[in-house]
Amino acid sequence: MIVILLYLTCFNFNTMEKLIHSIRITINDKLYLKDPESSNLGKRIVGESILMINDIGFESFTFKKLGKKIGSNESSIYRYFENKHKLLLYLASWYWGWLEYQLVFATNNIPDPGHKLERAIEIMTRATEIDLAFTHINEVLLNKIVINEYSKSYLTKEVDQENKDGYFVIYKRLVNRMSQMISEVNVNYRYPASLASTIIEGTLHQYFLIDHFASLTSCDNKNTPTEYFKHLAFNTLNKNI
Amino acid sequence: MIVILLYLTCFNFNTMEKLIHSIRITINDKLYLKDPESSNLGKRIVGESILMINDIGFESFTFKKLGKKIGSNESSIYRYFENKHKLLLYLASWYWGWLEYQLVFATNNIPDPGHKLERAIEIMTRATEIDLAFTHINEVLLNKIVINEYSKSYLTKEVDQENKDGYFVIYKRLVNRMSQMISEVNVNYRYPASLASTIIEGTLHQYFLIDHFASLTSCDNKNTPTEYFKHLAFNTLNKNI
DNA sequence: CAAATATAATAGTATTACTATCATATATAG
DNA sequence: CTATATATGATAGTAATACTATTATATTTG
Repeated sequence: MIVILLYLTCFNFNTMEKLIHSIRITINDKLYLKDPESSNLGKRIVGESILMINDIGFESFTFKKLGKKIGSNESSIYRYFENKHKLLLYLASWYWGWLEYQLVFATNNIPDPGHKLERAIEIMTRATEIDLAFTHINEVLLNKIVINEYSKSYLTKEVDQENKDGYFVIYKRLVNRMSQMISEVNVNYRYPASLASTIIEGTLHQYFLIDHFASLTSCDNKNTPTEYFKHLAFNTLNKNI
Repeated sequence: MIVILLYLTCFNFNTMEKLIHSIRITINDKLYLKDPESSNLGKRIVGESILMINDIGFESFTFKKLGKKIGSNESSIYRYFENKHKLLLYLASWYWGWLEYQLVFATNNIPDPGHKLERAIEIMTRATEIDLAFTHINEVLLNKIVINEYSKSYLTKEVDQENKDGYFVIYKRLVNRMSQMISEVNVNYRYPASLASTIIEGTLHQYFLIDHFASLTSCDNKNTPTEYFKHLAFNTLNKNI
């Protein structure tokens, strides 16, 4: 019995590992000049830029500083990314793609729309934890970057052109998935897309407020954004969980 | 009869004019070196910066360009504002102060908490219109700046220090007013501050989406953000309007 | 009219966000 | 095993930005 259990555990572990390591988040290839996943240097650029942007903020972050930190050269980094704006878009796309994967995985087999939406809100609003499947990326810090910097990636004069070029597809797909799930709970609700975008963007904002403007939020360790948004969504949709 | 009516109209117009022109939006004096309201040049700096930021975006906006536009000198603008970041904080404070004034004015004498909150949401979410009381400021364009640039004023590494220095007091007071009105409608609701910040920040976001990511919002000319947020708030609070 | 104050003009600095060129290291193909 | 392609590193250079400093000239005020 013990042997079988151990065997199964071992089997599950290995298959899970293989499955996990075969997952790749696909990002619009216009966002980079050379795929950073294709080399060690590329992975270090991505991995260390997350630490550095988190550390000094996107405004102070430069390719020169990053080069120094990873023992490489400014000019080498420019061979991967045109500029730091595109690197930010790349990081954000990765983050939203990673979240999307979790969303789809977690809600896939839930038949009841109410339960499905509940689970979806939990995934989208929970505190981020490290994912061992991606060793070069610190998801916790990446989440912080998205909270602190994501708006800057679309609050630009170039947003419409970049939107046309598909720089925000993953994010848009994610909001649309949420929107659909909302409609499945209440077909008559007139604002599914707005509620979806409010939850996703609002989650980032509430986490920011917890850290910097505690008086502007009712959320903290006890009252989580998850509870807030679940209450908000289901009361708005006139459905009890 | 006609004479009296005309007289009353005239009287009301004059008193209203006086009242209106005696209103000043008070802004933290650490945000400027010299009060821009105190001179013609100061007003031109504020007025034209609104047009210019709106036109080319905050990133491309510089004091040098502004100087050229208003026929003044870069160095003269630096005598009013330390840098463009503080100018943005000044403009944003002015905007939120202006909105706060309207909020207080419009909700002042409403005894019923439900009606009061409804009116408050209308004020906070409606499309901006020109206010003749402030000739040097284009409120419609300022609203657009707040939509497109406000996040950048607090998504910085200096936010905690600047918050301590009171750079965001007006905004915080506004959110707190909304929060209190929400609590008055339903004392048992556990997330009044979060709902208030969601409505105020969410309004900016929904207007941005209407302009740039129409598929991510359910709002447009017919379904207004006002209707969306009124529905959201009152259903969440389990009160019918 | 003198003195104070506001504004303008000019110059200068460190940093940023690149581009260009050339050198060297490493991988790969024949 | 070598030729060659490819990746990376080093260095230099440019225009623009975000200022600071100084001096000159208007304009206001006492």
